[in-house]
Amino acid sequence: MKRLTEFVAGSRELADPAFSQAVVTWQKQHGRHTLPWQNTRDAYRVWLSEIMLQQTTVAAVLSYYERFLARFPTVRDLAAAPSEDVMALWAGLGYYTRARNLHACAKRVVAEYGGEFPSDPVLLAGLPGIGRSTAAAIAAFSYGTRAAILDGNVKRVFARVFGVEGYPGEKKVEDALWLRAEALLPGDDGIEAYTQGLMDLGATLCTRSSPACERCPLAERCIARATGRTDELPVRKPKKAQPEKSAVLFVVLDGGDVLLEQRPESGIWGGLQSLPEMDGHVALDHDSITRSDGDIAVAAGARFGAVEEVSALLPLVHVFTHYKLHILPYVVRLAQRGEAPAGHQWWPLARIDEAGLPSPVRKLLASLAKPSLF
DNA sequence: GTCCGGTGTC
DNA sequence: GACACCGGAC
Repeated sequence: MKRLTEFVAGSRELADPAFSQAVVTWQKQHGRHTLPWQNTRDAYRVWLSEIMLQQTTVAAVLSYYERFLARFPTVRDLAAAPSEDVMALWAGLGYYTRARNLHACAKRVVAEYGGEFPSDPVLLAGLPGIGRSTAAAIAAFSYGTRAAILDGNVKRVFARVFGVEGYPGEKKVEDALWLRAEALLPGDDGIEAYTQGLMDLGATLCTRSSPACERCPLAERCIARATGRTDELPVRKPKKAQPEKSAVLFVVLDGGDVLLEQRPESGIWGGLQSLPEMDGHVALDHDSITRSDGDIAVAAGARFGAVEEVSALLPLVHVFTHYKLHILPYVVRLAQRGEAPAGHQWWPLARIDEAGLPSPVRKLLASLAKPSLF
């Protein structure tokens, strides 16, 4: 179990009563007050909304929330429901682990807490689907518990106002943000308006792009605003260089036919046909392949018949979401075709559109029709 | 197309 | 600490 100090710690140097006061005052005047899960202290409703609002916008949640509540008015109703019903009602919201955790959580609240959500954020955070931030939000809205939230919106507000450098996904940066979140909590009063105010600021004014600083109650104390860096804070996730891989592909030709190979069901281009590869592996480390060894290509081509001529084509690059693939194509013209190896078949070039090929392979074969390019 | 995100898991 | 989850914002 997490230690209590983790939730109530903070730092005197970071304390600033005027901060929470500004947020609370703004929330009462300009914040959101009429969302369906507001104006209630029913922890079940608060919890349901907070889980739905993880990774999901208010607009998307509204109709789902109403339907859930209509079908499952209390946590006992939800706990007693078949999981298929819960999943069916969640369908379309995404992140289906949330739905499974939601159901499991409802069952535990009934079994372990008599159907009443605990008011202690530490206990709440021990329930499935409820982390530190969500626990604090539920406790604050349902029970007025003085606890700090730190979701993506709040991270953005803090990073900008206080000029917090570094990517918030990094542990030391996140720890620093939690320290501020704890230190900036209001005193004994106003935790609900303060918590809601931080959420509202992040969602409506302090947006990722084009923040409405002119309407922000924190503008005069905002470091990002003062230094013109709202578009640089919070620091974006560093994107790691995408790996580069290579594949030697053979365009094995016999008259008007090309040899195709069925790819495995899983992995890239799963279930499609493609061109035969060297070693039967696409995606070798880019550095491990050079184009210098046409001999290998000749030898590899011999797998398919009597080789008449081998020529290298210009390499092409295909970009996937997670890596860059350099395709090194060789044309292998056969004097006489051998028996097609298992998983291979000869295909008339004239009907190549019907073969079900990945687009870079399709382009490669199409380019053969324009020899002027080579 | 790219970026983003609470929690759970590895 | 890295990643998966999945849909929305841009």
